[in-house]
Amino acid sequence: MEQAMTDTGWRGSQEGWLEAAYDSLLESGVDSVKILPLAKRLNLSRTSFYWFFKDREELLSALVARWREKNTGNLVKQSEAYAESLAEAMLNVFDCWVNKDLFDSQFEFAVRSWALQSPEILAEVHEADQARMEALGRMFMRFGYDAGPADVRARTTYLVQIGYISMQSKEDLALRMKRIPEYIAIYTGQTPQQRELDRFFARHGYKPE
Amino acid sequence: MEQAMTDTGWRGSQEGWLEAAYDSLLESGVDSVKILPLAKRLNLSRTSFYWFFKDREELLSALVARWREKNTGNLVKQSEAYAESLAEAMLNVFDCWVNKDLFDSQFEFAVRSWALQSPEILAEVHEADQARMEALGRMFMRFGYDAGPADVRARTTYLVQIGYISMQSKEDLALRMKRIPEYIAIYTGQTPQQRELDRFFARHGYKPE
DNA sequence: GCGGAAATGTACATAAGTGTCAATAATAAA
DNA sequence: TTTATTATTGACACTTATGTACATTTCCGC
Repeated sequence: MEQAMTDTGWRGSQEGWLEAAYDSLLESGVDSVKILPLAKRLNLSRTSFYWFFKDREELLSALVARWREKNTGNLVKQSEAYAESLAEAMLNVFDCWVNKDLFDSQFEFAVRSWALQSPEILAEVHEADQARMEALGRMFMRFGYDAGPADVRARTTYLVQIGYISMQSKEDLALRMKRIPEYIAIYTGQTPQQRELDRFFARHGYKPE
Repeated sequence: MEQAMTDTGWRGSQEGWLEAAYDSLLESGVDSVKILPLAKRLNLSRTSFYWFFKDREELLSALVARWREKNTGNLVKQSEAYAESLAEAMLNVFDCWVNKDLFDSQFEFAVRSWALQSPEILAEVHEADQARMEALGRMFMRFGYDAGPADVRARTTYLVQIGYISMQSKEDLALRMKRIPEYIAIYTGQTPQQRELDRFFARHGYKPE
């Protein structure tokens, strides 16, 4: 019978090991995702791991699957959301950059770094980049850009964010929000309406001075 | 006595180990920079390493020093180079993105990934980002931008490139060159003169169709 | 050719990781 | 309470890495 066994009473679980692996990946990269250290962190015997996963490889695959399912999907969805102007459409995309539920930047960076040492992961990352930039390109075209310029603007939009992630900087929301109108102006070539900005700020719980 | 001992006749050397470490770092990240594998690659006994370096740490430090000295210096220099227009100035900066002697993208990415697992390296990377973006900001201000917009445009310019590096894509020169006029337009808000582009293409041995 | 510095190699001690197996404990279901 | 399933563990065998001590080779100047 199919049952919702969320709390089994057992100490470990597939989810538990995966979560620990995720934490370790984000903190220190793939090479730190080792069974022995994870076991210590979980206060479990190392060998207990093998009950839930065939081996380390399987754990890593689960990790990529998690990334694949989260980051790309939301970005594509946001780029397709309803908007009256290009500036508003761009602000929908910007939701991803300020909301962790929509896009996990640290996860993103960790996976991209992982790609350095694994051709399989590199291929995954390339696929993701492709899909995301194409979605952004379609957004620009929806608002009248030709394929060429739309592509370059999509790249700019996307690459700035990937670059920002790659800086691993921990700036506060206020500072980042202050730059947003400028970014919108550069990317779209048009100034955003005040009410569009207000709507954006409001849904992220930010009150400009 | 100080002597120029480039070729000692010995098989190994400080430079040799460093070069192997560099190759390994670029191919597979810091964690692959291990003495045993490097020794195999160099066909040398593992322990011979300890003649040239105190330990692995010292080798890694040498690697960072190399990065620090190369990438930031040239970027700052290019951003300060003489130019009649902002577009021309930007093309000077673009020299870095197409010329490996001026900026080593793979090295850059490898070091940034390394920063994920080392606070010291992270600090180095942050310093570099700061210095580079400030230099670009000064460039925009030289051509009339106010501090605020200059900063955002400097960030855009820089972050797109860091993002591009992070994509690890291997596109050919022709494709990248084709996008350049568009990028210049977005970053600077002005269309580059044909002669400026021609000069740029020429110095990189590229003939547009 | 000889002695010493420069470079290399062999042997040893240690640490951290992997995965298998058989024994055992904890829980849910009967 | 018994039983089957699910989870946990320690012991074992193996691999890859680190760094030290000491012996050995190689080259260069004298």
